[in-house]
Amino acid sequence: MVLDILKKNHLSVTDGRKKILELFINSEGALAHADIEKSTGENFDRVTVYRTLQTFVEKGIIHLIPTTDNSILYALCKDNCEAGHHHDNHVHFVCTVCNKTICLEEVTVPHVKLPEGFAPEHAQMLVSGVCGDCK
Amino acid sequence: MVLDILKKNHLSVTDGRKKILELFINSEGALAHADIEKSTGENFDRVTVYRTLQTFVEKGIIHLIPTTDNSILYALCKDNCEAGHHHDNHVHFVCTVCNKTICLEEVTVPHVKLPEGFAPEHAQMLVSGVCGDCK
DNA sequence: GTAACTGCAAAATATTTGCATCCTT
DNA sequence: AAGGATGCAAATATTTTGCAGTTAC
Repeated sequence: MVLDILKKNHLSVTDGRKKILELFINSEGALAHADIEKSTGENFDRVTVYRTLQTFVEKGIIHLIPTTDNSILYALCKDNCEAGHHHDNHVHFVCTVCNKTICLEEVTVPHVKLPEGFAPEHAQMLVSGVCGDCK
Repeated sequence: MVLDILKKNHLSVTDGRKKILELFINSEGALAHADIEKSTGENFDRVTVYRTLQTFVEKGIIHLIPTTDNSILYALCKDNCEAGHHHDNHVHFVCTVCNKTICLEEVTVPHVKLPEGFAPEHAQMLVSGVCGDCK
């Protein structure tokens, strides 16, 4: 699983990459840089985490989720990424109680009609509220 | 105009607040912290900019715009803010050419149907593409 | 006059870069 | 063996905090 993804993207298989990728696969929600640093323990250098995340984003293994605060969130999109081509056209949900952000892969972003002159290419949507677990 | 907004929100009228607020009113697009620091020249302390923006957000004079990179963008919503109550339920547009982000106040965020269990409260939408000026 | 705002200094935090070493292929 | 990845150190950037002085009301 982890190996497949790395190999498919022509990346060397290293402990750090395996561990971080597993973290994404096993995690329900999106992860911030800080989460990853914590979860991998003291095993990896902070810089390695930065570089690994950057690499994964470039390869399309994970994608960034827009947030309203100043945090950067990353999430792996199971279906899309395994297919190798990257299109995260799904809605993201932030729970205001548990504060988790998750990908709603089955909910696609609706189209909107823009004013004259605008040529839309991509749309993202972020819904906040209370998730099923927190109700 | 500027004075009205500040007074309406029970804020002391100071040079910094006036200047920063004017900047938002005269600007078409959203502004990042760095933009504001640049535009106000060397007149204001970096810390004052931070605190002013924070105050404006708390008062609902400006609102944060979600972004996919790590930047934080602020924008003033003319109609809503003058009315005093804050609801930025409009779509935001990022131009991939000029890199400006603007509020499409006339385009409201559509509703989406979420999976069982989710209780949505607020939705934001971010569309990227090419704006009218850049075509 | 008083409360609120600002500027400076400094601390805390976050991110980037260079380089030598180690690991994967 | 060669190229890429890592870890460390350090440079850079960003954000927060405390406090004294200043300004708005």
